[in-house]
Amino acid sequence: MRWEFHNESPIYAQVMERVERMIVSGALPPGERLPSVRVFAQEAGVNPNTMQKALTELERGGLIYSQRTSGHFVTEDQAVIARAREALAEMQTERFLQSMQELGFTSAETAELLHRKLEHKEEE
Amino acid sequence: MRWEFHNESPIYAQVMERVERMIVSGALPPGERLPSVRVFAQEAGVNPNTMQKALTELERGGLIYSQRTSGHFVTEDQAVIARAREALAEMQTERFLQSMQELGFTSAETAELLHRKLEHKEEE
Amino acid sequence: MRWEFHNESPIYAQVMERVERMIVSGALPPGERLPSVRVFAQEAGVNPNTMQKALTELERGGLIYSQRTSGHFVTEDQAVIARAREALAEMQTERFLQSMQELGFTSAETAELLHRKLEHKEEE
Amino acid sequence: MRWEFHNESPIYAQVMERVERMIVSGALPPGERLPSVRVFAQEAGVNPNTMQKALTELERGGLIYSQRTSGHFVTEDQAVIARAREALAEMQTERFLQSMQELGFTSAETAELLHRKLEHKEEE
DNA sequence: GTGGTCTAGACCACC
DNA sequence: GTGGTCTAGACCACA
Repeated sequence: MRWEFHNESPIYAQVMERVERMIVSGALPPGERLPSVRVFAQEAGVNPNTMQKALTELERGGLIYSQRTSGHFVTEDQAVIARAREALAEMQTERFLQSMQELGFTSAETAELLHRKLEHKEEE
Repeated sequence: MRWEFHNESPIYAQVMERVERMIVSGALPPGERLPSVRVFAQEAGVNPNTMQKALTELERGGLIYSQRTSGHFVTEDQAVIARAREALAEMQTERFLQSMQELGFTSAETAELLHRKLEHKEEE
Repeated sequence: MRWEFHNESPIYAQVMERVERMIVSGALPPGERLPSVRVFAQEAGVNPNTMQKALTELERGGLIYSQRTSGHFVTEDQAVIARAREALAEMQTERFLQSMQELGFTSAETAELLHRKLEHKEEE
Repeated sequence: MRWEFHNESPIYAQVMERVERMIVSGALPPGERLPSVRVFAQEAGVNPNTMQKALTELERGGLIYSQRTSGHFVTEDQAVIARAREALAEMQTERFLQSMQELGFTSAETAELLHRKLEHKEEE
């Protein structure tokens, strides 16, 4: 299953975000070994260089670490993961607010709609 | 400028949503004439039949109307447009809540984060 | 404009009915000269022999008469035309009852629906 | 057995009406599985896409429903079928009145002729 | 096998 | 030119 990409940001950044989500959501648990760059790249349908760049960037952020001979691993530092989770949450919240603004919704209207949805969910 | 499509829903449905957004956001104002099916299809990078299907569906929903020899036009009925705007807003709110849930955020946490963002925005 | 035919009855009979309707409805007034067989056949998109047979049959019924050298003419006998009109009316009434019966409507239901329609029309 | 079509309305609409009649008349009973799109199209002598469009439209009207992998089925909702039956009956009643009007029959004359036919039928 | 979607290419009526 | 319809042929997911 090749991954899907859009043209608005570089593919390596999209790969980064996707791997980050896998880690943050627990699909890739702390300490887990990632597939080799070559294999991972093929799964994603990207060039190995692209995957390499994405992983290097993630390593710089501390979410993963690499061991020269045995591959890349998810960090065991829960605080780092938690921080990434917060960052992702903030990002998609901003995207959401942005998209609501494009529909002409003010902040107040957006908040009001969200609360209505939440109440509705509680009823279920 | 070919449009971007993903594989999760049929292209004609994505075209519909995109045109709907253009109308709801005011990029295509009420009464405005759309590009001809053939031209519009080429802009979007889809087959004219696919564009035709999308426009026919939008027409059924009342958001646009067609005149045999002169083209497709955005409805002048503001109420219809307002209803579409609400529907889109609800949809993306649900998507947002869904994506937050995938990060492990509860409804309360999501609401709290959103309010923090909104306050932050007011300060700007 | 070639005429349309179905396969349930011979084409000459369908041509007959069509010409009969033109006469009865006044599109071809009493005494009017019909187009020549050749021309009429071409208009209808049928073989001249077929048109010839249709006209011969109509002549037998008295609706038209032929003059050796100058062609076919609509009868001037209003009584004959009136009789043809009655016959056509009976035929299509029977067809109508038949089609209602195929939908499972009894005679009473059909009559009731027809009256409702007629009242509805008077209101207009 | 290819079906017959005229040029006054799109083929898909004529296919729709024909299938509707089969359902309403009971030739296709509630819950019955229709032939597959491809087979049905071949029976009717139309392109599979045309048949697909006709069935999609009928589905929208609720007269049939489709199951992705197993085919199209007549609805089990008798009320929907009854409503379609009424609509068809009204349509052909209007056609009948129209055709009588073209022969110069007034509403009263039409009603009178119909009653004569009905009485005649009862005698049989 | 099933429905559904997509593309390509053609034709039509209307103005 | 416009929308609309039709055909032919292909591909996909699903079970």
